[in-house]
Amino acid sequence: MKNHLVIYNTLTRTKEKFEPLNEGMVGLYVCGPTVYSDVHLGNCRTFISFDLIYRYLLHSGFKVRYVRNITDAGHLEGDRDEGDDKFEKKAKLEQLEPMEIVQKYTLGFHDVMREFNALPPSIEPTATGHICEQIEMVKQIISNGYAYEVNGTVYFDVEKYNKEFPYGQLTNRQLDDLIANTRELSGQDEKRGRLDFALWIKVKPEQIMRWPSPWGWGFPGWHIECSAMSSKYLGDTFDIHGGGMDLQATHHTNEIAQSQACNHKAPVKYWMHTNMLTVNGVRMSKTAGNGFLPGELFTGDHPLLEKGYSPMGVRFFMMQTHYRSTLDFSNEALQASEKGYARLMASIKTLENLKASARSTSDIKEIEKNCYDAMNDDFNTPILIANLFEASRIINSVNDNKETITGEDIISLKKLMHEFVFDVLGLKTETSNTASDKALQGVMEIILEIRKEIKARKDFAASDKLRDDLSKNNIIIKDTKDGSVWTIQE
RNA sequence: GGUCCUGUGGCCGAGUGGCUAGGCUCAGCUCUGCAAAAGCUGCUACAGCAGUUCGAAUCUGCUCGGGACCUCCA
Repeated sequence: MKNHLVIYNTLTRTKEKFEPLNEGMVGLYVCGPTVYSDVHLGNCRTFISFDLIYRYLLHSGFKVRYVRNITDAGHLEGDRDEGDDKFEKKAKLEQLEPMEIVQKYTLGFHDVMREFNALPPSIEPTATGHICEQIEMVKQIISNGYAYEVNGTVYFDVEKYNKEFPYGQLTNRQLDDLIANTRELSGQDEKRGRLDFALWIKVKPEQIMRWPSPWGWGFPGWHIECSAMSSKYLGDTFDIHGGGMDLQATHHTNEIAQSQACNHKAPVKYWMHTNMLTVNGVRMSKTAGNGFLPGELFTGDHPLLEKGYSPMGVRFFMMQTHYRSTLDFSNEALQASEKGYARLMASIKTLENLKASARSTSDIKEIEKNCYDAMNDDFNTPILIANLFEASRIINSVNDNKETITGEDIISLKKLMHEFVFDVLGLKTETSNTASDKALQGVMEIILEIRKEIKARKDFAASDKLRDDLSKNNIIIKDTKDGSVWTIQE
């Protein structure tokens, strides 16, 4: 059940049987956010997808070291290897120190991840905390002959590298095609080749974020951090490297080149890429300006949003689409999955009080097998969820005395639902045990008892008024055969 | 322009050769004082054209549409 995991590997463009380099252990690296602004929902999708993958690997019994970096230096705007540093620019804008920008948006990112119930990674290294490692790596690449220095900036020599290794491997492209489609070098350009990229960049005089290096004061290029940190914590070759699809062509391609040039080893066995989140068919991105922030999503305070959506509803919405498919955002779709999610969670509650019978009319083992088959097939959460809804249907039918189930199967079902819904999909119920909640519970019991008496007298006008009044305060009463129940409407 | 992906019912979204995806919506029924919930039933789709095959949403070709990357972006 646990040993048939198949993963789609971008490198080979096929689904491959997952066999970790070290039995029972998995090294997982995911490119984290660049913390110069708030994360938008599209960013979140990637991290939520890998949270699911992390969770399922853990559930499958692997010991996982999950490294997700924080990029807090080295990202430039505009033209490649030129332009302003994003952190410095934002710092000027907000009248803060660059590291204040880093701190502010790192904390914001963590808050959002917590809202989405994403597990923290095992290690969350920062680029600025690993300048030495990056410098060492650049030195090694130079001494291996794949990089050159010009006026305090170090460039990676792509054409030379490509003579020995397939540079465009990850996107299935030939170097000639890549060169043909890249802008020409400008007259002042220091680079030898059009595709050459910076490993280390000389600072401008006004720049605050700077570090000493053998090539003078500067800062690392934006690809080298991931290579340096992944090899430091996971080794020169590790199991899974993930990130958004938009990183595939440039960032990840260059990561492979850097690591290969430095260590003479392919850095990653399985490359995994999550697809983009779109809004009305167009990719959500910072530059397109069609994104909204998680906070806006939760409150509904954005022109694109009809209402607020709970973090768990959004997480469930994302889980209903496979991670390699584009996910198109719309209010309608989000509201649809919100309802489905509520129904699924309601059935889990119902499961707690299910009555056992001598025999089962449904095959719980079969559902369990289907759930594992779905997840083992490249983390197919839509199919998993379809099966969970089947389980949910069974629970409700048993509750309605239309089907029966044995005590043993109830236990299996509870285990199944808990493990897949809470542990793997990472959903959670918003239950709390504060004093006021307990008091509310007590009060509601009293109210329901009073209403029961009113109903017994057939004073339906009074009982309906009570129900309506409670409803105005977001407390929903449902009269079932076995008495009344109440829920708080979110 | 180059490289690649994609087009599924009212909406979202799985599925890569034959077997019910699933969710939401809508309609009817059961239950019910009413409402809600829950269950059952129905709406049974694969852009178009041609081909391969006993059989195609699934493979091949063409046509049309949508998107991504090639410049920073998860």
